[in-house]
Amino acid sequence: MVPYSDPPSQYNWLRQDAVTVAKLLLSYELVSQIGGTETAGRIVETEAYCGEIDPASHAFRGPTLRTAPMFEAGGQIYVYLSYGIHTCMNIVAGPAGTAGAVLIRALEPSRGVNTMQTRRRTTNLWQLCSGPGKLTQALGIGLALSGSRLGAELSLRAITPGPIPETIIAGPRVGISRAKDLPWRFTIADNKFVSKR
DNA sequence: GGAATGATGTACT
DNA sequence: GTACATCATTCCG
Repeated sequence: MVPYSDPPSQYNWLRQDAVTVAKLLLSYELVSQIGGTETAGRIVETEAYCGEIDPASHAFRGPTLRTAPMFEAGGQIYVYLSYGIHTCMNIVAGPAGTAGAVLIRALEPSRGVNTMQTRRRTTNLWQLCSGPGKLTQALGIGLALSGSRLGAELSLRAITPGPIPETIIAGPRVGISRAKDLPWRFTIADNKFVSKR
């Protein structure tokens, strides 16, 4: 028998800090198998939330029932309800206990566009996944997925062998009231599918 | 037990 | 640009 170690995973790179992971995720496609049809989009906008040291993070005041998935090792999925209506999805980053997370804020639609259009009740490609609540609706992501891990219903696919050729822009995060000035929102320069302009 | 609060999206003026 | 829908979670008393 080999001594105990972490299970082999193609997702071990997610155990880096949330800011690093937020930038690396911009070279990946987020793929959903939910509902039996594959839907997917390239990640073009992310935000890093840095656990108990970040006043804007849901993990800032320590673990709760809701935020428990954030305290697992990188690769966990954390979904929460926003404004009573919208679900937003995070990929947990860092070693277990650090509670880093990356909010996925926008996708460039790539697969299952027809299904996404039906779920979103719009045919406008630019508006299918251009916001954290929009993309969860398009991919069929609900609260029940919180606490699951990447690799089953949701997975990541590399788009480029290495870093993306485009420039990554860093700026302040959207819609928060604390730690407004930290430049932890990352977008692909000039991409037309991000949530703002 | 009760009230305040959002990591938002859409519709309307 | 402003209004508001809508509810799980959190915090306070």
